[in-house]
Amino acid sequence: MITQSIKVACSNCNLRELCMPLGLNEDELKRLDDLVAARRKIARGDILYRNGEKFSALYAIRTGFFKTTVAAEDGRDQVTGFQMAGEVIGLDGIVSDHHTCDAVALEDAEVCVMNFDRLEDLSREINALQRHVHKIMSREIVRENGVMLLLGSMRADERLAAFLLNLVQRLHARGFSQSELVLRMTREEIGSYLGLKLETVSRTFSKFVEEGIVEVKQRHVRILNPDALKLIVNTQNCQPI
Amino acid sequence: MITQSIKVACSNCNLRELCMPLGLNEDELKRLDDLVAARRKIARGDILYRNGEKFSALYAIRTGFFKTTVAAEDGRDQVTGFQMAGEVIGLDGIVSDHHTCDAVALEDAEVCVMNFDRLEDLSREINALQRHVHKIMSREIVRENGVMLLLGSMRADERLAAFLLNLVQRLHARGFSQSELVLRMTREEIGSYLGLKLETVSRTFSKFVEEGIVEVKQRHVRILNPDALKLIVNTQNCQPI
DNA sequence: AGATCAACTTGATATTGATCACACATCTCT
DNA sequence: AGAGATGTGTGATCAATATCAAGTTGATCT
Repeated sequence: MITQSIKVACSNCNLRELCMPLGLNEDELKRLDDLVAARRKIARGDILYRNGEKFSALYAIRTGFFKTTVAAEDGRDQVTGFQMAGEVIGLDGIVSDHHTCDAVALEDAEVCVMNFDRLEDLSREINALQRHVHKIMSREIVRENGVMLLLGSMRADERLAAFLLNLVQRLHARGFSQSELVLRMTREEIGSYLGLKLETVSRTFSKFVEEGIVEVKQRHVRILNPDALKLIVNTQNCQPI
Repeated sequence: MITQSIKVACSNCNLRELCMPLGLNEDELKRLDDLVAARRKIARGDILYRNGEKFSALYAIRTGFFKTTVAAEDGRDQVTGFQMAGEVIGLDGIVSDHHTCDAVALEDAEVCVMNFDRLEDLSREINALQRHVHKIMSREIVRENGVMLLLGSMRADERLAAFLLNLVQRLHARGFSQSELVLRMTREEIGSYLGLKLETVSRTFSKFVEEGIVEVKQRHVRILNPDALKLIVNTQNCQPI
């Protein structure tokens, strides 16, 4: 485990508004800085934490891109999410004191390690932080509800359209283009997340290309017609009355 | 909204160990009693809270059985969970101050209304309560991870087997039989939860009956061979080496 | 008891996405 | 630059589940 002792403060981090509450005063910000005891670099392909490992901290992603996966007893696994800068991972470990999924870096990454005991201490003292922790967890619950809707009732093209829109929306919130993106994951990983096989993902991309909705060059995707994607997500199963 | 002002205390509730932390002292227990300001009865088919509604409280189920559903913009909806006595619902509302799913009583129910602001206040003072709230939310995240695995990579019979095992395990933890259960939901609701059509659920039940794994009389299910169900969940896709 | 309605079961057929197979592209390493 | 590994695209076929369509059971009401 490589940890950096060079302390970089939340108080002057440009991602603060993504992973930390707004409206803290001087004093509170200073105490927040102490929370992030260390940074940790994770090389592409390496694992930040894995299923069964003791839980001790949440991780705020500073740079890079992760996937989380859960495994069935028989070895199958399922991607449960893709996480990018400003997002907090590790929440699965709280309930049983052990992680229940793997977090794998899909590109070289750096995370802020937030010791959870200290986070609990601090959030008893800073109301905004307490509320923030609750919101982060609730947000994850709501996100997963959305994925359940996707997996339970959408067809392949709807799933992929929803996936692309979600990715590009999150990237845009971080200052990237709303029409261009570079996928950090393979077709197989996309498929796992969406409950599809990689061939189906590939075919669906090709279909979108044929229809002029997107341009795809390997992992580079340009969205030409976002409205078409939205239409695919929202109107697939609507019966004419 | 029917609320009962007859105060019934957590301190002598037989479900306390399910929805509240253990090991509280006398004083803490007394303060907990104040948290549950009211009980509320919900008749079968009625809605406890609905998508878009202002969030103000979490609900601990005292009696009865609920489903939660999320809706897509085009009207499709998806059951995201079935909840029973001792479980806490409403967590989805925290992030945006508004609920993002509907909670519907599948049988006459009674819930304890826990004002969330007061819960936050109290959990700043009682460490065990704070930890407990975190665990409840984390548990929900982990549960949803499991459902994602189910929806994304299991086949119809595996899904139904996993569903039955999960239900009966939770019922058993509440003192009910580990082999017999009464389903509170329709085949359609089961199907929605499992990402299947009601006909597929029905056929899969029939298949289990033929194989002697369960007995089914409408909503009454008796599990004759739980190991067979476990085997179905765990070994379906194992390739012979 | 009969009528009515909702939920359930089952059969026949259609469709979607999985599987299998293989060619091709890209990346990585030396 | 070349070789191997990894990832991607696409065709042919298959299997699982959806869809459509009755018929059946059970609950509720009068």
